Amino acid sequence: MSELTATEAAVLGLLLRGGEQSGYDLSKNAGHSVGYFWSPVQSRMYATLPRLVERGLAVGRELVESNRLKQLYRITPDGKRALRDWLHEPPVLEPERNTFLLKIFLGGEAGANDETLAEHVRERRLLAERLRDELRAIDARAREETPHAALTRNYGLRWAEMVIEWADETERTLRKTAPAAARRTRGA
Amino acid sequence: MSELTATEAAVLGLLLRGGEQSGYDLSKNAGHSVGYFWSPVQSRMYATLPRLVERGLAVGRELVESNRLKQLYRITPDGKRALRDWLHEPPVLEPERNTFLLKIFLGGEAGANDETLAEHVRERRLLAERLRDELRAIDARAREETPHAALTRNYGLRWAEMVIEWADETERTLRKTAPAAARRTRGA
DNA sequence: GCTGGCATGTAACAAGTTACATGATTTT
DNA sequence: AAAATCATGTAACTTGTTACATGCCAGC
Repeated sequence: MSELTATEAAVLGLLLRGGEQSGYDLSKNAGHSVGYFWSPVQSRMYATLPRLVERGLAVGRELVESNRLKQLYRITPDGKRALRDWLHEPPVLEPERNTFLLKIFLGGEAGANDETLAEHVRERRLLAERLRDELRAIDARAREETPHAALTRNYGLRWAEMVIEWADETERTLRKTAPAAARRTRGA
Repeated sequence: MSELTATEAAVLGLLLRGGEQSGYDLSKNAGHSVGYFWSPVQSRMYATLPRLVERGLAVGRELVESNRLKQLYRITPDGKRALRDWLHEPPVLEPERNTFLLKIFLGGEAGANDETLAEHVRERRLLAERLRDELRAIDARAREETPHAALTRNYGLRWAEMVIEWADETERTLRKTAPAAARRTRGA
């Protein structure tokens, strides 16, 4: 009956993990868990929570904390059921959407500067490295909740490693064709 | 001045490659090139093309072909310039968005059936295999336009391979914890 | 006294999705 | 004769993004 959108599922998932939380908390903490796969922006969060309450998937309660009004939300049994049902439905295939690769792909025919594209690749490599290190650090702490978090973390690690390798190869290829002068930008 | 959205860039990229084309053609052919990274749905295509014309990035012309009115579009020098400029800007980091991984991640705490999750993983493995084979086939034909297409294809290949490996490991882990009975569903 | 963080939202807009409307032509 | 494909769009709706408005409190 009550089909969830991915955003709603992500919010329910956050509620499931953290217990009673405010929209502000949820937005702030999303990054460390569900946020690796789906993080609604703050305004969407505030729009989603009351709708979950309307449908009985969450309950809210007001709290006055140091003279500030706070709305705290908690998932209901119905919410848990709806989330579980959603998990069991086969995931819909999202259309590919990757502006970064689009830029590389079109670079040749559009006559882009390969040196600039190589810089883009380098930037992405950096991001992948950062993610890899972050995930490794979490792995090291390793107080495991459920095996599932480790499974997706493993996905992230493999992804990061593959991006790094690809980036190295790609950067080399792009710089080979680009004029040598620009190489100095990279500086030692 | 005329900043492009990723959708506009994708459409311009398609025009760049195929020469003069109709909205219908563009939608249909997107899959084989730019579509790996960005494919606007048909309705968006029809909305985007006139706007590109308004801004002088493309020109349209009417053609009557077998009693049917057809709008043909072509990229202009301004369009090429705008696209090239867009390629040179550092790509914006898209927020992660992966419902599939979200489902696996939440599976543990939401009390999902691991056997069902394993099926999801299996499905994704299949998709990755299909992509891998498709890209390998293109590689084999290998009448290379620019090196750039090969670079992004290489990304796709590495990605597919990593997903396959991850899926194998993940499926095994999930089935290990799941009750043996369900294994029969996979049936030989 | 000012900055930054806490806290909740609204408004305006851009982008994407799905379904529908329309009608011709080509293929089976 | 029916089904598929060509061809162009509109309408309604959902998401997501960015910017803004408001005001309190804690620490420097």
